[in-house]
Amino acid sequence: MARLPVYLRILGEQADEGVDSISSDRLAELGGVNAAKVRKDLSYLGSYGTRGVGYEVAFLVYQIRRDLGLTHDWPVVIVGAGNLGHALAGYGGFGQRGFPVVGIVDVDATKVGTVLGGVRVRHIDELSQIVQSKRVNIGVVAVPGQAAQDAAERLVRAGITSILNFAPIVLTVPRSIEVRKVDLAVELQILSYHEQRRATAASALRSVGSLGTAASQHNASA
Amino acid sequence: MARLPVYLRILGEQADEGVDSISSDRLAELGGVNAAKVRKDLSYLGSYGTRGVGYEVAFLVYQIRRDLGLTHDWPVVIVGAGNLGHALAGYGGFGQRGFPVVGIVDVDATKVGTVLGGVRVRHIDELSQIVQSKRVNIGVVAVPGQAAQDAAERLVRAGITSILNFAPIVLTVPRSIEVRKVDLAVELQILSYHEQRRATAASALRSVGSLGTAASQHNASA
DNA sequence: ACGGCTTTGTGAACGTGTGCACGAGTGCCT
DNA sequence: AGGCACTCGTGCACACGTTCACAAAGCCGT
Repeated sequence: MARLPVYLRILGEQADEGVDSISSDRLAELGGVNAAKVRKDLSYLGSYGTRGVGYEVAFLVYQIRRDLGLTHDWPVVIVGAGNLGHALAGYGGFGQRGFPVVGIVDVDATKVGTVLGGVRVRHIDELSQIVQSKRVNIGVVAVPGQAAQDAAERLVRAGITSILNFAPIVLTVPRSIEVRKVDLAVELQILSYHEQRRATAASALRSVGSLGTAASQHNASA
Repeated sequence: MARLPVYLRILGEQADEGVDSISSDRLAELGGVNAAKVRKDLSYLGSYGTRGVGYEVAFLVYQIRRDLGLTHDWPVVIVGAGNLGHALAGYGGFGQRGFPVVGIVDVDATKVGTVLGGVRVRHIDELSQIVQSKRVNIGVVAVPGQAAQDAAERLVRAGITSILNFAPIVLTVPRSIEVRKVDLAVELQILSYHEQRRATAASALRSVGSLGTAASQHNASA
């Protein structure tokens, strides 16, 4: 499930605060979801909570990390050293959370050699070699839309099996490759849609002399 | 629906290539979805396709843009001039797609005054003034998790009604505020989960001497 | 003008995920 | 030891989104 990472983060925070037992109710509150959903999600991974008490935080963290495959680091390689690749490499959060950036490549020869976030940019022709030698399974596509399909194919040929795609196109890859897409423009346009609706709803209500709105918090992952 | 922005992008590309009529089948293929879904989505906005022919690209673009509220620009303000804020401001895609960055603020006085993507960083205390004078509705939270809730509250007090949140926490805001969350760590952990499953499935199959996998392409948004 | 081909629009079946409600198990207090 | 308060695990009903399948509708050639 896509909610496990959220639980994991919350549990980590709770552990840092010295909490060693937590109820599904509390976890649901912190995660902004339903308590029953939390219990169902956790029971899915053959979970062990204690009735009348709750879940032992440390144990649950261990279980979720194991299920998510976070017991060891997953090195990632970034294709594209432009604005986005630059930011991703500089953003330390990747390494901290178990996804060290072990390589950055770009087609542009003038970018090769520069150092981003402690990693030297190399030419895209060296991609296979990096992937093989560092045993990388996850690739990040951080290039413009036109170049994204090519980047993805190179990643696949190099032996990558999972791709995180920031380019605003649907990648065509073998079915065995897992792809996740993050499209900032889409997110903004969805917000725009709600603003638009808000505006028209307001003008409609104005004519009746009433007011009021309601909305709930959504996640990207669509 | 969250798929309209995807259709819009595809239609734009098709228009650039001189295509002026498109079928739901073709649109579905390009968008990586089911044809019936496309038709239902489009019919939802009181659409006008022509049976036996398809949809007129230009007209459809206009309709979707109108429905998404993209007939005019939506200025955005970014809170946080760190790595992420830096990248977002420098990433020209925002402005190109109708979301010009009209302000960047940060708590750190040493960052104030630097220029990112043509916009000068100002102090967070000036947030309200920026939002009011530039009539901004959309705010982007690009600060670390600990500072995110405060940033969101400042945005709300300043008069923002939609928030794009990059911090890995669930923001607590009034129900009338629309929030969308983009969490890179979550995306990577989901990929890790699939890699993990792939690894265990492979070792399980190895003992039977068989092989084979299958997976489909998912979006973030979730 | 008519029939065949194409493609839309949509009713109906299906599947998945959500949320409620309650039984079952656990700890604590008397 | 027994009862009580609490919380997990889960069966069930429901709602939503997806997909199929088909009738209605338009174009084109004859």
